[in-house]
Amino acid sequence: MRSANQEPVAARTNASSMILLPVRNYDLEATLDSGQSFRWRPDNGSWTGVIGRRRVRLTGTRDGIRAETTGPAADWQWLHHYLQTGADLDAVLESFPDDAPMRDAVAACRGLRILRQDPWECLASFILSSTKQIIQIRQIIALLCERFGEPLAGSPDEPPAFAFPSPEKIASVTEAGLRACKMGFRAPHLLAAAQQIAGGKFDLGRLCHLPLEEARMELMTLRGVGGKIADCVLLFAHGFDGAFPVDVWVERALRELYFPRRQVGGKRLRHFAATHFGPHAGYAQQYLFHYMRTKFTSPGSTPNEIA
DNA sequence: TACCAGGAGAGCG
DNA sequence: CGCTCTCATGGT
Repeated sequence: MRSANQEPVAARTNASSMILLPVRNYDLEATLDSGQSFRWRPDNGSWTGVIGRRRVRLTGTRDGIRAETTGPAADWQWLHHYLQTGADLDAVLESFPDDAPMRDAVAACRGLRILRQDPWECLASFILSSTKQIIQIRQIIALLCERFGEPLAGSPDEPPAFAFPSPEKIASVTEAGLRACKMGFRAPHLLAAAQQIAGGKFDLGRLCHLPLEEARMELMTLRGVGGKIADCVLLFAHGFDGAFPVDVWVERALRELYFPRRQVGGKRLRHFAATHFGPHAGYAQQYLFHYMRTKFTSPGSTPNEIA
């Protein structure tokens, strides 16, 4: 990826660092705004967000991605890792089943990627996602970070930014404090997960060394974590490309695109999802999700209106 | 006002 | 298994 003629060009001032990531076929908007991360917001043609303890601004350019971050950056491995710039997207797309629904979904958002997020932030975010719209999930997480996350350094003209609060921090907060972030009945779930992780009774880092099914069962022992949320965490944070989260959008996509006007049981649908999409099924899922969401979300429509 | 949101969990037949 | 209900909150 780093042949001599495309070595990234980095620059640095005392206030911030900048780099150009040479990557082809990377749709920044589709990737950052497709419901896998909830911390990015559009900003004058760029995207601003927080990765770990860094403020980050990303801009799509003709040759790749321009990235800026506050403070010095000795290396950018953390950013390559988060954005998965080294992933072979062509090989992933090649592995998809050659049928009309997948071709349409890929054509609708070519360049959509899957990020590699921090496991705790991802788990916490998806515990909070249950029966919420994406815009509301963003609001809850923003409140959570403002109240309990560490403030991040930045120049005075920038709006304040906060790190995602650690499990230890969340574990030290009361349920009422969490409910004040508008997360409702999800508060005790988040609190219990934070306490288990902070107390060393649940090891998130161990999951990536387990087979997919075992890691999934392990996650599902947490209260508030069912199959769908477990799959999201495994796919978006642990690198399990085979994890296939099925939510209302994807279930609708499967029914309408693959089984039009046919009654299909949930069991058969899950079996189909688990066998039809190949080794990178999780990517296929994200393409279907984004395809359905962009196709029917103009403006204000909801999935239940589509039928 | 009524209905629903990238669900999970529990109760029931 | 499949269905139904509840959970909390904000938006349409």
